[in-house]
Amino acid sequence: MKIDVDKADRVTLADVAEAAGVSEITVSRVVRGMANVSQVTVSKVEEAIARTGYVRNRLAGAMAGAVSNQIAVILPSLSNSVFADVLDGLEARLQSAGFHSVLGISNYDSDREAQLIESLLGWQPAGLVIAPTLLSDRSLRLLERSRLPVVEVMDIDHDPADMVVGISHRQAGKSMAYYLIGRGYRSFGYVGHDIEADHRAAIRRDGFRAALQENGLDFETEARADAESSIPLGRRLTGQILSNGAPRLLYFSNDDMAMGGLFEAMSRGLQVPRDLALAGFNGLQIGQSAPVALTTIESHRALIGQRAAEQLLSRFAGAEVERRIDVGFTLLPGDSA
Amino acid sequence: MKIDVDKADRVTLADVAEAAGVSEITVSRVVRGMANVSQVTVSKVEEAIARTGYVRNRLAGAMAGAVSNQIAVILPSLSNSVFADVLDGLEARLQSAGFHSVLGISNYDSDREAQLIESLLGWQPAGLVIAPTLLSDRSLRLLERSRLPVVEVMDIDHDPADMVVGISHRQAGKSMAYYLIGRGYRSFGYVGHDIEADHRAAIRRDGFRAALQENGLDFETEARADAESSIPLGRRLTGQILSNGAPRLLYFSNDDMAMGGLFEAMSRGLQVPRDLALAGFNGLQIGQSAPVALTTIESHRALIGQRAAEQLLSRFAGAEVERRIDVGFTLLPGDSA
DNA sequence: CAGATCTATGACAGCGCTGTCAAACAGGCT
DNA sequence: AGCCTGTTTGACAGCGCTGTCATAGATCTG
Repeated sequence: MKIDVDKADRVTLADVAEAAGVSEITVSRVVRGMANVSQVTVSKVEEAIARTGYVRNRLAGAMAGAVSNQIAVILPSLSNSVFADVLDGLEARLQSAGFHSVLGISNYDSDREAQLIESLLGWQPAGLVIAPTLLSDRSLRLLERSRLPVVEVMDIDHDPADMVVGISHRQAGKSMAYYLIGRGYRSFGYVGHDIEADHRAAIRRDGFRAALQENGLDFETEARADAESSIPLGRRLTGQILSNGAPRLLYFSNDDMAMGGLFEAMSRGLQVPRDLALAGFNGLQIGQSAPVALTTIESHRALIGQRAAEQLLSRFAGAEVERRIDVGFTLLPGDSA
Repeated sequence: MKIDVDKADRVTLADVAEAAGVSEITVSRVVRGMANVSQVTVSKVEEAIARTGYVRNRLAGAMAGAVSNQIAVILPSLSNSVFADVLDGLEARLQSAGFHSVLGISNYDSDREAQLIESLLGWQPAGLVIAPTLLSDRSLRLLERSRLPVVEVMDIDHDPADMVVGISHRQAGKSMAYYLIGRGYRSFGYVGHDIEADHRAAIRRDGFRAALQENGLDFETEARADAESSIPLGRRLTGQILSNGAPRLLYFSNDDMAMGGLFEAMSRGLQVPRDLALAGFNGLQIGQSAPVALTTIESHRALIGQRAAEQLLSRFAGAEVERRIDVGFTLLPGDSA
């Protein structure tokens, strides 16, 4: 028996239909697992699919009116493990529901972000998840007009265009400050990375500072650099501060930076927290496994991804959903402060 | 002047064409930035696009024959920063060339991997990048029939279906062993994570061991667990080994594990490398910034991603490309061994 | 057993775009 | 003027699929 696979090489529904002796639409129904096809026909078609090596063309499917199963995802960076975690959680839920993510990385650049939105929208995705850097007006208009379910993730300190899943970074900053003040600390310094680009870090810092000021305190020193957060940067800036007589406690823009601080302290033979206390943010594994466990705040990142996925999925299912989801954070006391 | 945006809400080429008083195909040419359109017409069309809020539908475009600008990417995991780094490098190159990646995460499961391949192929991507767990025969046949440029990434210790970019993990293992033997070490132990799932870690271990055996040596102890690599796991297993009289040097399946080892040693007040020497693999930032810099091998991961992207891009450009690209690795001497 | 109700299948149009080919026109040259 | 070349524009078909509506049997009901 000759199988027609050669001539144009691309096997279409029509080819399978012919091979199975049924109509295209019937094959389409089988492929999509629809109920109203007889068992006999299903087997015939499945056999024909196997025989011809048919691969579903989702492009055509999506065009013909069925919705796409693609979700556009826009993140500022992947080298920061925080976003990789969010993506991981997101993917896990999406995949199990049969969706794929189409990825865009904005590099904390809001023009890039706008471009990505437009470009990804062109694929007619079913939904969009974004960890926004700064949503331009143009982007917002595009999103609105697209009528797409949109989930902003990470911080819920602003009004979302549609839905938002994350935590309040302002509260996270304040909580840490309250905790530390409660522990008796009165002398604080701040060590941060590029806070212009990473506005969530800025919000944490503002929250922390607000809590200090409520208690008549303030940062005594700050060390900042216009670079992405990293362990070496944390180390370098901590070194700078230590050279000029350090405050009692250093609050870091995140755990990467704080690990740098911890390493610098250890290298100088300082006892943490006796000689210098440290606090970070994120609850990265590394900080919790360190010889001196980092005092920090766990920001349930994978959970944020999962909940974002779930928001989309229930929206697709036609359910009414909450616009703002606070997944909450957990203060990890650690031993560094 | 009334603008037709309301009725079906979705603005199409036809709408723009009408608004600009030209034909659809002319608008299409402007949108795609083709040369053969007069300057006057271009401005008219651009104005109409702005006015109507047109967003290009790439689905339809890809269907109508122009190729897709999507690249399917399949990785085993994202919680492992190694793959996030590869993806980061890949995305950077792809984005600047106007491509997007569609992501699939296989979780080191080869059935899942096969499913993902088929499913992503359905989007008619222009190319595929995969860090394979185990390419099934069915997957290989699918890939072959699709005639898609395929880049396997990470290890080049096998014959690729099409192209491969990475390093020889066997050589990486051997190189580290040679280096350590050269430094005078003669007593070795191995600490590893789930080596069944992560075959690249297994190859490194085999390479390391082969080099030991060439010198009449072997691992004196091994500690392994069937879990993903992590700092806590490295810590736990190192703890186990140390309780039973440790060898002089521990070779870890990767830097995460090795950092766990380093932390455990520090917690026990051991001097590294005097009391215990450690070596890892990957060259993660964390290891290099630690108080005792980790002796390890830098596996240029972002570069692997970039080169993979470049392979695809030159293939698209019709160029003849090498099937196997070895990006090489760099031994980082560190202070831990 | 006529009529009502399901179930299984198919015909047809069209999603929004681009490749192909053809036409209209401007200018250059003899 | 007549022919040629190059530029700019458009008509048309069709990519592969699915939504809609129609139809042919099969099954049920009183």
